[in-house]
Order: sequence, then structure tokens, then C-alpha cells
Amino acid sequence: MSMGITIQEASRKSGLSAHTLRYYERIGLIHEVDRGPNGHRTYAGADLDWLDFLTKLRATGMPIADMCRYAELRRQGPQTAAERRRMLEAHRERVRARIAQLTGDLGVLDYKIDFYNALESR
Amino acid sequence: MSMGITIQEASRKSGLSAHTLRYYERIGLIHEVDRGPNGHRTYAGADLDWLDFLTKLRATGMPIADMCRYAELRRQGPQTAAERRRMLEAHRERVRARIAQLTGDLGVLDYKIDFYNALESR
DNA sequence: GTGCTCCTTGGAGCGCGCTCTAAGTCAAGC
DNA sequence: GCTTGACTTAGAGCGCGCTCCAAGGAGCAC
Repeated sequence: MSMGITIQEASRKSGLSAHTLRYYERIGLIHEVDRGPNGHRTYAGADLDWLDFLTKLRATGMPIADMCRYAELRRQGPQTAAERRRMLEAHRERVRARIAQLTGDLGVLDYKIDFYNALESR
Repeated sequence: MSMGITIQEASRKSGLSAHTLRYYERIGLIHEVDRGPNGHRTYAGADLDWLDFLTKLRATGMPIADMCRYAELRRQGPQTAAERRRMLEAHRERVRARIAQLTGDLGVLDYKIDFYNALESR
């Protein structure tokens, strides 16, 4: 079944550069992508799903080091599920806090902008 | 009137390190802080207010380069008020977008965490 | 065979935002 | 006078997350 797609296609689908895909593999974020007969990487559907999730974690500001930790736990199998859940819960709290902080700072921006508007419309 | 406070006190009040305060001055984010007779910086109340605002912009992810641009406009006087307002409005949009994105990603985290919980409580 | 293109690797380089070092000045305390 | 400590400067260094480079190999077109 599916031979998997090339690194360029995986790059396009994941939004990560081919450079970054190789880098992620090098540091252990993605584990041992399959190779074609010529040694070229062939990404499977599961790899793309995993990349999507990684992208989500990155987008929410999780450091690469933490993502590596998570990836390693995942590789160790189901008995690490609880620890992975705890990692995600802790991260969720950080994201919530970040949203709260940004929302607060938005108020400062609103205030400043109103101030400029008052200046101009007078 | 107020001689201003030392760099250490300004550091404590602003939450920025003394190193960072000097750095911000070097790159033009803060303009020419007053000096005491011995050449030491003395920060005035206005400097601290400005630092607070800078900190807000940083916290919301504005790049240093943009902050420098804003600082320069501010130095040029009231005739740049409209451009500064436009900068802040554009930045506010980016912050709103960031909040929206984080909020969306939070949903993915919730979903994953629920999945782990379902695994465990079965 | 000669290009051309796409892939491979190890390792170097980069942009950002600090963060720290080295060497020197100055004022206060003993 | 000497030490201590906080300050000054120019400039080097660092951690993160990529991003790119050089050298080489495999497959296809001509």
C-alpha cells in the first residue's frame, strides 16, 4: 500500500520547509521516516498527522525541547499516556494564561488608540 | 525636582534587567536617559511610563524593530501621531488574530486531553 | 556521456533578543 | 590610601529555531 509522499509534498502539506522536516527528524521530533529504494524519505499519512499535531504545539509556543520529550514518551508506548496527558494539561494552562495576558494587553492598546483618536478628532 | 532613580531601581520597577535597559537605550528604544553628575543614568517617571508601554508592546509580540520605528516617530513629535495610531491599530489586529489562533489551538489540546482521559478511565 | 533535477548528509551560519565580559571610573567607608 | 561596590563603555557570546551550504548520489532526457 501507499508508498508515501516525497519530502517536497510533505513540506507543502505540512507547511514546514523540507529543511525543517529533516531537522525535526534529526532532533528526534519525527522518528525514522521510511525510505524509498533510493534512500529518499517517503512520508506516510500517520507522519503527516503527527506533523500537524507538532505544528499545533509549536504554534501554541511549546519549546522544541518539550516537544522532543513528548515525542520520546509517545515512542515508549501506551504506558506513558498519563505523563503525556499531564504535559498537555500543563501546556494548556500556559496557553490559557497567555491568552489572558494578551487579552489584557489588548486593553492597553485600545486605550492608547482611543487616545490618538481623541487627539485627532478634536 | 526629582533627580530620577538609578538603573537598578528602574530595573526592579520595570522588570527589565539593567543590561536590557542599556541595550534598549543603545538601539534607540529609550532616548537619551538623563545622567547624574557622575555620568550615571537617572530614570525619570516619564521614562518608567514609557518602559511600561514598551514592555506591553513586547509582551504582545511586537518585534524590536517595529518598536524602534514607533519610538522614532514619537521623538519626531505630534505630527506623527496618525502614523503611530495606524501602527498600533495594525498591531492590535495581529494580537487579535493571535488570540483567535491560540483559542482555536486550545480546542485541539482539549480534544487530545479528552482522548487520553477516555483511554485511562476505561 | 552530459546535463538537469531532486534527493542525501554533516555541519556551518543566521536573525532575534537579549546577556554577559572586560576594563575602567567614581564615591563612600574604614 | 585602600577596598568595596555600583556604575560606565564597546563589544563578544548565547540560546533558540531554524536555514542554508557543500559535496555527492541516483534517475531521467538528450
